[in-house]
Amino acid sequence: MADSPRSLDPVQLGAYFDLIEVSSLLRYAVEQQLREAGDLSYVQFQLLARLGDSPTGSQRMTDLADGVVYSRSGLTYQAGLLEKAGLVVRAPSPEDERVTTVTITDAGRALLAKVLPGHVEVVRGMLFEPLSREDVMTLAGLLAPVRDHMRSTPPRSAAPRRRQREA
Amino acid sequence: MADSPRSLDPVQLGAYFDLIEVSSLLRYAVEQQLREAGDLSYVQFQLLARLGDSPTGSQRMTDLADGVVYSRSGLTYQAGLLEKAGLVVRAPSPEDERVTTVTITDAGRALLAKVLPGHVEVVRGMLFEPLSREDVMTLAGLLAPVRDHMRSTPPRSAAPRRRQREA
DNA sequence: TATTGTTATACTCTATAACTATA
DNA sequence: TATAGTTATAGAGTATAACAATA
Repeated sequence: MADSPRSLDPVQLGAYFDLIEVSSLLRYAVEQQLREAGDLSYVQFQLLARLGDSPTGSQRMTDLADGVVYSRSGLTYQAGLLEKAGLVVRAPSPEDERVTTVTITDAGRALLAKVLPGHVEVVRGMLFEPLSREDVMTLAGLLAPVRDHMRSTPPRSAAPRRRQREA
Repeated sequence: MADSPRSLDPVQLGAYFDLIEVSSLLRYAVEQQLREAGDLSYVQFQLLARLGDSPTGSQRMTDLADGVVYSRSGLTYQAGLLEKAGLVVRAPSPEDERVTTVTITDAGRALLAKVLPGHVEVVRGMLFEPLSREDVMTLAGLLAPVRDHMRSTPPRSAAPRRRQREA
């Protein structure tokens, strides 16, 4: 018990609730758009987007799992779906035969391109419409340090054995 | 090659990604804490918290479903679990027999009280630690209008069938 | 007829543990 | 032995549609 459980002040509480609500509603809307436009779940979209952003169009399974906060078996499952749909291919890495390299296909890129405009549309319409350009910069400036903080802080109470952190 | 709606600018993109990542990581951590401290999913916690906040400790099923972004059948399922665990009770409303009133029990309040300190702890440690008091006020000031905007736009029950297209 | 809620069902997703193979 | 990934499996959660009861 390092800290006494003082509660959150009203402003913090409001910010927390609004953050949860905003992200939930946004996520819900985006998921619906992705499902309709390309029959993709959000996770699948994230995986494709990550591969599409990669210069080579490829990534190792483990790196993908790290990026999306997934168990490896969960990633295997999703990668299997994407592969079955012809959106990615998997192949063992020549350098290290233990490693599986996932690569986005042309079909995968095409689907990404097909889905992206609607995706952007939803995000702009829901998230950015009520914000000025300056607001967005401010928001980005606030979220970035939080993101960095979260990334650097392992979950305190129960650290699931993800990857061992080199100390 | 459909009409390309202007893409998001880099600042918007960053804000969007960070929002998604921050809320995902926070949600993940909070869910773990709730599971460990009280064997509650986040949705179940939200339902209990809503009931606990209500002056009467009661709410109609539909109001609960609206507040939590759920289908009614999904809420029925969750309410069933909570009831089986003795955390809420359900009863038909005397005024309108169609309505089911859900009420938090003493055990429900007790569990809420047991779980809350750890919950607050996680939120503060992950979300608010890197933010000054002023930052939090700014963040709250930005999220509130977004939340209002999202609430006011076609929520979730409507939409799927029609595709919106800008002229 | 419209609304509230439940049920039946089918499916998606996720995690754990055991397993294979490479290093 | 340690690491990368897969498989088997089991469980939680969600949505859709059909349904019953009430308004």
